[in-house]
Amino acid sequence: MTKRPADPTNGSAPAARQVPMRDFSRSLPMSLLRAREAVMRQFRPSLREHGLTEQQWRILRALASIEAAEVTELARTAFLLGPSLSRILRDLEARNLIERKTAKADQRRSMVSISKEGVKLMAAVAPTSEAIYAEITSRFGARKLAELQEMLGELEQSLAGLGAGNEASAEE
Amino acid sequence: MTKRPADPTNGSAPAARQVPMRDFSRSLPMSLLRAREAVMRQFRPSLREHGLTEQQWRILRALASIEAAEVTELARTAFLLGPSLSRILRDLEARNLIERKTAKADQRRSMVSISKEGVKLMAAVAPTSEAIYAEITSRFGARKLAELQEMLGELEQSLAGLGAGNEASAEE
DNA sequence: GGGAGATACTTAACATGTTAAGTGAATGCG
DNA sequence: CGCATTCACTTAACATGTTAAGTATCTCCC
Repeated sequence: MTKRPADPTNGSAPAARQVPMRDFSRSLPMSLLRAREAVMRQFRPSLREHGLTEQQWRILRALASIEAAEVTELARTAFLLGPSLSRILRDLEARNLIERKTAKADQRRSMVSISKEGVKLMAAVAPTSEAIYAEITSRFGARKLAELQEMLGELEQSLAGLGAGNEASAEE
Repeated sequence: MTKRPADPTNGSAPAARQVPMRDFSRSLPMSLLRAREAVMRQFRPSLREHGLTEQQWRILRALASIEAAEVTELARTAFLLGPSLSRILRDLEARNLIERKTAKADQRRSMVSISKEGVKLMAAVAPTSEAIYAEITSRFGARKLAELQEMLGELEQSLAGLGAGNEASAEE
C-alpha cells in the first residue's frame, strides 16, 4: 500500500521512486497554471504591442472602472502585492498613464487615478482584447466558461481562511 | 448598445468609463489567478520551511518521477521556461539536490537527475504536502475537483494552437 | 569536409512575485 | 501632551517570468 505503479506515460523509469506522490502533471496547481498560461498566451502579444505588461493592464482596467482609489484598495482590486504595485505605479506615473495625489485628510494615503493618456491607451487596446476574449469564449463555450468560473470561485471560497491559519493562535 | 450600466458593486464612479469592458474582477485570467493563489497559499509555508520555492519543488517532483531527463524535457514537464530552469538548476546543483552530466552522444545535452540528498528532502516534504492536498480535496470535494481539472484541461485544449498563430504565415 | 542552418542550452536585461525591513504619518492612551 | 502602536505605503533583497542574444554542438547537404 505504500507504492504505486509507475505512470504509464513513462514506462521505464529505473528507480528513484522512493517517495510516492500524486502524478505530478495532474496536480491542481499545475492544472491551474497551465490553463492560465494557455489563456494569457493569447493576450500577451497584443498588450506587448502597446508596451504594456499583463499587470500594468490589470491596473489600468481597475482604475478605469473605479475612478480613483487608494493604493491598498487598488492592490486588492488588481490582485497584486503591495511591493509589486508600488513599482508599477512608479513606472506608470513616469509614463503619464496615471496620476497620484496624497489625500488631504490622511497624508499617508495617496489617491491614484487614470490619466487622459491612460484612457486613450485603454481605448486603443480594449477592442483587440475584447475580440480575443470573445474568441476564447467561443472556442470553449460560453456556458462552460461560466461553469468554470463558478467552480473557480467556489474553490477559492472553500480555501478562504485556511492558509491564514494562525489567525489567533501562535504569533512569533 | 455601446454602453453598459456600471457594475452594481461600485455604484457611484463619476466618470472615466469611456472604454466599456467586461467587469474586470470576473475575467477568466483573474479567476484562474485567484484560484491558483488560493491553492498555492496553502503549500508555500511548508515548502518555505524546507528552503524550497514552488518551482524548485516542481523540479524535484518531476525528476523523482522520470528518473533522469534532458533540460528541455524537464522544462516541459515542470512547465518552466528555459531561462528560469537554467537558473534554478544551477542553484539546486550548488545545493547538491540534483546531479548533472553531459550526454555522451550529444555534448549539447545534459542529463539531470535527483541526488540522494534530493530524495531525502522530498521524503521530508512529501507527507505535509500530501496532507495539504488531501485537505483541499476534502474541502472542495473530490468529485468537483476532478470535474474542475477536466474543464481546465479542456480549456487548455481548446486554446491549443491559437496563440502560436503565426505558425506558417508572417515572420517579421 | 566544410560551412550554413538548426539545436540545446545559457546569459542578459527588464518586470513581477514574495517576504522582510524601513519610513513617515495617524491613533490611542496614560 | 507624549510616546508606543498601528497604518499606509515604499525599499530592499532574492527568486522567477519573459523575451532577446549569445555559445557551443550537431546535421545536412553540396
